[in-house]
Amino acid sequence: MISDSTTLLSDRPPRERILLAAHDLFYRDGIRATGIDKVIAESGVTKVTFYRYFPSKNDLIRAFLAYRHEGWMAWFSDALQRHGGRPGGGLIPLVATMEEWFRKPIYRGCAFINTVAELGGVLPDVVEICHQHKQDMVQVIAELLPDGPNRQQLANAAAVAIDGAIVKAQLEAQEAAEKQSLKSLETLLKALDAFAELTPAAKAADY
Amino acid sequence: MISDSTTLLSDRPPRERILLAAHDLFYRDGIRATGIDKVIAESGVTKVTFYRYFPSKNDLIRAFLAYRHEGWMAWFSDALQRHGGRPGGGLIPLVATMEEWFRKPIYRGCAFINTVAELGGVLPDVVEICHQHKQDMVQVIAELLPDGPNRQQLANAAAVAIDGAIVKAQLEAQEAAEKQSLKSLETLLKALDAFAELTPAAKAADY
DNA sequence: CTACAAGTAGACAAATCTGTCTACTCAATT
DNA sequence: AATTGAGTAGACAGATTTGTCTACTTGTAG
Repeated sequence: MISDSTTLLSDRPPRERILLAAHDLFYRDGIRATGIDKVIAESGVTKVTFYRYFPSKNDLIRAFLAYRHEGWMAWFSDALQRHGGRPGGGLIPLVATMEEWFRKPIYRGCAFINTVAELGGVLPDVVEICHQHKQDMVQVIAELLPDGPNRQQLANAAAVAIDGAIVKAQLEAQEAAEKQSLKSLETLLKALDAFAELTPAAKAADY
Repeated sequence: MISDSTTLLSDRPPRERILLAAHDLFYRDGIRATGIDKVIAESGVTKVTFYRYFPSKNDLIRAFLAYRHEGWMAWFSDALQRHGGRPGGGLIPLVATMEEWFRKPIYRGCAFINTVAELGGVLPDVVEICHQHKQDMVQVIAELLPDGPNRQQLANAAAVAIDGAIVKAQLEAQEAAEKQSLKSLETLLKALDAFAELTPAAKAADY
């Protein structure tokens, strides 16, 4: 989902090594909990090199979010297809897609939600970046739904259900094989799919 | 929702003043972004007094979460009733309840979700505290639903929808009068209510 | 009146964090 | 062969953070 491991980490260009290290540390421990020095040590570059590419920590944070966005969206589209998602085919493949994510050993929720939670009150532009990320996610979801006047609205609702499930999965014990979050997500998406199958015109009046 | 303003802030016992100040700062700016010194300055006590009540910042964090839990749950139950929530009466009053919250000028999402996002990777016990908070929320929601074998499951799903809406509202521009998050939440809850009205036995088999 | 518990005011220590600076190495290009 | 750009290694500055310590004041209970 993030790194393609065709080359050794140590052979890669410094900027990428820094970004890789920052990604892992920021995602796992949080951004403020991660000092620049730790990123530098982990990526195996020196301070001069680091500050050549990222003049300040805030620059690194923004680059981290862009990097994560690209990687996650690519994984999301791919996983959705692998789990049977196709245009107009309904929302249910989202459940298996999320399950694949939630079960990763390093899962700790959505990096964007986490970043807004951590820095949104103090670094307001991350809120807009995160909002953009979520809107891109909604567009991918919308393609699963049949065309019609309430497609965007249903895609938005599905995205809300997914964000709720992401957060719930973050709270459930790592070991819990039976993730309640997935059951809840399935319930919500089935209910939405049932709505979408009604004649679009009839539903559009209400929602 | 949090403070009953019968007495002046400056007259209140030190522990409460500290907790009040910590709450406002932690919620608005984040926990790691808020230094102990700022809490001390804002609450108008001294370091000795502060450390008498809270031997470490982590103790303050835990106390903050307990304080927030109590205050928020009381507000939630009350607001739900004021907006027409009653036992078995359905989930729709949750929309107006959330709207009341989302429109508060100081709204910055759920303090528990935010805290887990910020500290969950480094202070694991906050994850359990947050999980407990959400389970208490689910119990309040469950009372809105008709009794039946799938009541807990539907209440869980409704809670997931709410958490998703909480996060989405956090990303939407403060000024946006038309909160998309509320429309999405309404769509999801109406779909769930439609499910709940079917004979419980018939639905229980599937979910 | 006195003893004590709890508060004020603020200096201080130790660690940590971001960011800068110097001095050196190495490889590629001209 | 000389120059230059990018990297290494690591000291250092300045701010900030958590937490401790000393010295003084005040209200209350015995």
